[in-house]
Amino acid sequence: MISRKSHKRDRILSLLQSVTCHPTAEWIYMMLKDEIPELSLATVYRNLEQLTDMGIIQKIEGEDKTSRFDGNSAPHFHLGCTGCKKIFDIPHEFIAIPVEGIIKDAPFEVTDYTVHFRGICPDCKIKQ
Amino acid sequence: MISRKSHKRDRILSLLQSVTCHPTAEWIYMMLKDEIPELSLATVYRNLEQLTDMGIIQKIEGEDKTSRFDGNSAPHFHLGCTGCKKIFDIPHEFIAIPVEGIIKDAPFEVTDYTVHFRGICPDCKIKQ
DNA sequence: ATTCGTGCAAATTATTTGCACCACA
DNA sequence: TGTGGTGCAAATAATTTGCACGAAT
Repeated sequence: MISRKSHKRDRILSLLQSVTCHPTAEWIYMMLKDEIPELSLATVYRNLEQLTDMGIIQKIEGEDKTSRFDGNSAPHFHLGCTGCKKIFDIPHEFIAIPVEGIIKDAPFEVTDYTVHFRGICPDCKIKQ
Repeated sequence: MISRKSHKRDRILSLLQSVTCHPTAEWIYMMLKDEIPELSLATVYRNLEQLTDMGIIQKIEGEDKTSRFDGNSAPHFHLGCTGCKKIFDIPHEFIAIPVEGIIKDAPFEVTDYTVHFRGICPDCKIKQ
């Protein structure tokens, strides 16, 4: 249960934290395959799950059925582009209201939230 | 492309609209199997996809990897309970701010959004 | 020494699809 | 009559898991 140090897990995490996109397990596997030829896809999945459970990274649902991962574990907003299918972070300057204020006096307890917008990203907008 | 009348689709839709929970395709299939013995799971999937494309229902991602469907197509908030794993609608009276106002002056276009809170529902809160 | 981390391949599981046939417009 | 709608079974595809072994504490 308590995780030991593992070079592969470290590399998976640092790769994920160094990119601004929201990669799939497959993508991470491909990226690291070069540097770590013995790496297996199952290990990538196992480590991503572990890191998610530890709350260090975040698993997000995209436009298709493949899971994507986010190196930033703090709640923040995503834009899923229906054009290119990529997922983008929504920069703070476009957010007018803190989401914390959305729910008030509720009989349930909110521990976490995900706000997922769907739309067209700037690049795809230009192409149209 | 233009959909004909289909008794099965009608029943799937009306079942979905008559419940407050957010069923899986499998659940809908089981519920209707009695009334319509020749019904097949593939048909349920096909119709749910069609209804989603038509914007009549909504496909939502739950706590696990199975899709759930919502007879209410208007954007609204969900609470995924980490205790019982059910998904609840969040009633309007607990919502302080319209989400439309969250994003301002953005270079992207938002057509739709999903707000998914995670937490503990009233029932599970009592049991604790 | 133990228990975790890993590779590999096989297993799972939700969902999709090809095909033949039936039904609505 | 022509194009959806449907059942069935087989195909997909992402993810998980059993097993045996190497590695970290």
